Amino acid sequence: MVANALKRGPELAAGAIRTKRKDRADRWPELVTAAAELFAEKGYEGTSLRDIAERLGMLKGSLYHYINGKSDLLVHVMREAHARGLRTIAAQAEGEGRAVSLLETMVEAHARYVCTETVFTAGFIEARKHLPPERAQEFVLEERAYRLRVEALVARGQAEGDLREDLDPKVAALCLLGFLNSLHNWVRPTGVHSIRRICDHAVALGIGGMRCR
Amino acid sequence: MVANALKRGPELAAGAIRTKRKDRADRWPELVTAAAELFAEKGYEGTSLRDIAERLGMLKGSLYHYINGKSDLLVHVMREAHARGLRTIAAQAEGEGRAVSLLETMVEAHARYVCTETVFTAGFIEARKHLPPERAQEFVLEERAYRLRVEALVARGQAEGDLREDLDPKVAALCLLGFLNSLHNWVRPTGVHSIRRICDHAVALGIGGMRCR
DNA sequence: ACCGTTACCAAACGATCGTTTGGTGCAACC
DNA sequence: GGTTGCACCAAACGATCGTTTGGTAACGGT
Repeated sequence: MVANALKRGPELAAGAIRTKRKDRADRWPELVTAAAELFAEKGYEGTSLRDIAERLGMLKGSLYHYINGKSDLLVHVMREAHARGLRTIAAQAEGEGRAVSLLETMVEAHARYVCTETVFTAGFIEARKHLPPERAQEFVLEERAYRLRVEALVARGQAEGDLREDLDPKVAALCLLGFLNSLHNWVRPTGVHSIRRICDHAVALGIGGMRCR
Repeated sequence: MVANALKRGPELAAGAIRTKRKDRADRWPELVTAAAELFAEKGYEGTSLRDIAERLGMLKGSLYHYINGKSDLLVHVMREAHARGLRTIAAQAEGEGRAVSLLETMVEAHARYVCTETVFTAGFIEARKHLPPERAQEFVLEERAYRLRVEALVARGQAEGDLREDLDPKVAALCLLGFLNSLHNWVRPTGVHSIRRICDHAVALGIGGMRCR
């Protein structure tokens, strides 16, 4: 390749305020966030590396300084989502007390996360859908553990006499989690309904139907 | 459109080893179905016209005999989904009786449709997401009307003393519909849980939480 | 038996995709 | 103050995208 060495235009944008050069520690979260936002907005395949790079003020080729390929972004969006959401929510399920009240705490935490971080949640769900099965292995255990925990709480709630015995804990858990993860589709953090009130509804509607009458 | 009044060729069924050349009336539903399936499977942007054509046994360029562009498929998947699902479900909300029992009938019908036609539902939701706003106009009225109908049923259920008064009908309706439309993510028509039982859960969980205690 | 239409093929178009390569300026360090 | 490494640019790569064009074989109506 011919060296285009000396021909650089001396243009640096006149009185530009010179900010410090960003290093990896600054750029990396920006990269993952931009990817999550764009995946949420336009879908994974609908988002080009040029889109992502543009949002960061660089060229698409430069992204390869941080990643090995586009699908790396899927993995890292998933990891960030797990770190931010799933683990902190699951932690709420620790503690003592009746299963149904633990379940309430958990549902409230889950709903709050989904409603406040709608774009990241949407980005996560989009990433989940396009993640090749081999690269999903690192997440399936954790996600299944979370689902099984909800299932177990439902079953314990039934044993403790708080929840209807005629429901299948597994089906109920799938319904509940599917419901919670659907909130991001219409909830807007700046919308007319307060997050607080929406979460109250989520708890009431998500768990109320399981209660004994 | 021209009336295809006096119909069919004289020799339809004779032996028929030789399959007749497919005409527009045969091909068109195949096209829309193939598009819906592939959109459900790989997403809109992840599906190429070559994918769709291949499933029909033709070349991608040939699709332009039926459509003017890729986005036409979004519209027609939506139309078919509305025709199959939304309208027949909404019809269940007619009739008399207490609001809550109408609501039950409606939820059951909605759940049943989503659970039996999972791929078409997924294709519809994918299409909905990528439909440009101008082309969505033809659907927004109908969809809003459906949502408002649910909302009104909830409000009437409250007035009739069957449903909790402390719930916002609008938020409750959005939660309920979001929940129902999320079922396709995990329900498999051939799965271990019968559709019948899943729909029972959907009704119990979807409406039970709204009931007065 | 002809004729026009229909359903599709075959081949190309420019645009854009993800990815690779080699080079460049800035900043920290000895 | 020269060296080294890092963050990023600039340009190209082949592949594939949606779309257009011109042609053709099979069919239905007369």
